[in-house]
Amino acid sequence: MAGGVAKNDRRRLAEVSGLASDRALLGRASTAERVADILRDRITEGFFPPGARLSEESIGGALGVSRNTLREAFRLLTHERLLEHRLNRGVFVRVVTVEDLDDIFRVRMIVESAALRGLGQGPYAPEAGEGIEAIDAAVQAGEEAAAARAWADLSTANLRFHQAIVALVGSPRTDELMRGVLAELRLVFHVMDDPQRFYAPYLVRNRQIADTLLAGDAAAAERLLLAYLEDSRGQLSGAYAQRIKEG
Amino acid sequence: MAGGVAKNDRRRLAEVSGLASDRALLGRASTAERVADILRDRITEGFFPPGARLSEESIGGALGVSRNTLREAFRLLTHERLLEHRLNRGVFVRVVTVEDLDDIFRVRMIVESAALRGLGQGPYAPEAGEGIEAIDAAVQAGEEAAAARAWADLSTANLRFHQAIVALVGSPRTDELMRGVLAELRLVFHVMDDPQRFYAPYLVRNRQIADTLLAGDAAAAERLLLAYLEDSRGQLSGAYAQRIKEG
DNA sequence: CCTTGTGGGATTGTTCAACGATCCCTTAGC
DNA sequence: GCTAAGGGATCGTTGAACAATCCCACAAGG
Repeated sequence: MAGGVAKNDRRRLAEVSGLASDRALLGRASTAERVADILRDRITEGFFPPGARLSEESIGGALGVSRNTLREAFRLLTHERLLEHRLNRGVFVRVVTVEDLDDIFRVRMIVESAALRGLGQGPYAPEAGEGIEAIDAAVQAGEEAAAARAWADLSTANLRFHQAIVALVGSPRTDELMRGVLAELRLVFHVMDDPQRFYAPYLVRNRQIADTLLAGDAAAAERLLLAYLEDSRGQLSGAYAQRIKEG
Repeated sequence: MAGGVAKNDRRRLAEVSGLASDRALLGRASTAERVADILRDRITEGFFPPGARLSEESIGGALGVSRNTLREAFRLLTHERLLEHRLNRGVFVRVVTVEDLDDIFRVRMIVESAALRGLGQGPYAPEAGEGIEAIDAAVQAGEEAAAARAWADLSTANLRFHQAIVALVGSPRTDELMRGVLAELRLVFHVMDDPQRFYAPYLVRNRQIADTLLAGDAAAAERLLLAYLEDSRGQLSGAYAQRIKEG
């Protein structure tokens, strides 16, 4: 940091540099949270599959943290619905039920359609052009990933597309709700054999929605999105129910 | 338990007896959760006002639980947004900002209007008549509380009214979202001098909305509700901002 | 064969004491 | 008046300990 600058100048400097995103890596340094970050990554990438039991002793030993600290991390992830805590039995990677899956889509329909309707748009909402730009960028990233057959990138691009839609609302609580719901959805995909299959057909529909938004017809985009979600829910729910029944 | 009944019979017996609600009192007995229940009551009743610091040592000593257990309870309440955790500084009863208040109403508008629009109604949704009946009952309870000048009852009746509206969706996640948001709203009222003032004028509008629903015109009810929320937001937000500025 | 007890072994639930790390406030210095 | 160093309080994390609970296997009884 520069030596003799005044307080206000220094603060402005930090803002301009766009370091706000990096602060998360510094200030938020609690060990339990860092452990939770690690475990969250492992879960969402499928290393710990749904239903797997996370033993306090083995995980704690492997990560070199005490049981108390590990339990705090478990508690964090339990509240994110990624882990499930059964009393006196330990924590398990959550197994999403078919009812949960339906509920997830119900929430998505409510939130995403509200976002396109521009309901309750708040002061944090991005400029209209800026927000739609982010949506378009997510679609484009998906198209590039599909062309390169980078399926993992395609799935993250798809999630980002829907997150960008919700971001139109400019509501921290809504953003967090959506983040949690999409994280749950990842658990579902880890149970399926062939997750990519579910993303690819919807890429063209993402494009259509983004173009409709760019054209300024939000009402039409909302209708397309709701149809999209209903189709997606039906297909995913059916396949998931069958997959659950099998094993 | 009965001696020689077969497994299936016993299960049916338990279901019929309606003991499912009591199980919560038995199974969910973790010390941390019980501590959290106690603290949650104290916070929502205003014993711990917003901004108050909850020392690990003093609270833990008073309740006779160890610091580790207490910290788990703190984390539970932090996730409910009732407490705020600042690293190395302890936990504080959350002070809702004016921006938070606006965001809370933004979420409410999205969720409550979606509920009346019947969007994404799921399998847990109550029968149409049953759900509206609960809404009507909440309004009625509010009217009786107002007549008896039981202001505390009036406020809970009002919250129950909105919760009943959201319950129309039949979505566990949406219900939980609403519960959290309304709990946050309670924190706001504890900062105000005269909370009742904000509920009373809206009682007649609750009645109007319930009657419109009973008449079967959900679209009109949605418009009324959105206007209600917008008015409520404006009034509450203004008064709260001033109250915060004062002290 | 099915159900009902009864152990043992493993894991979690909870508490405690201790030490290092961090923050806030005060004091000293320029 | 502002910056820098020090002290005290509190939090963060650990390791160990013991009780409570669950799971599994095995034996006893109908």
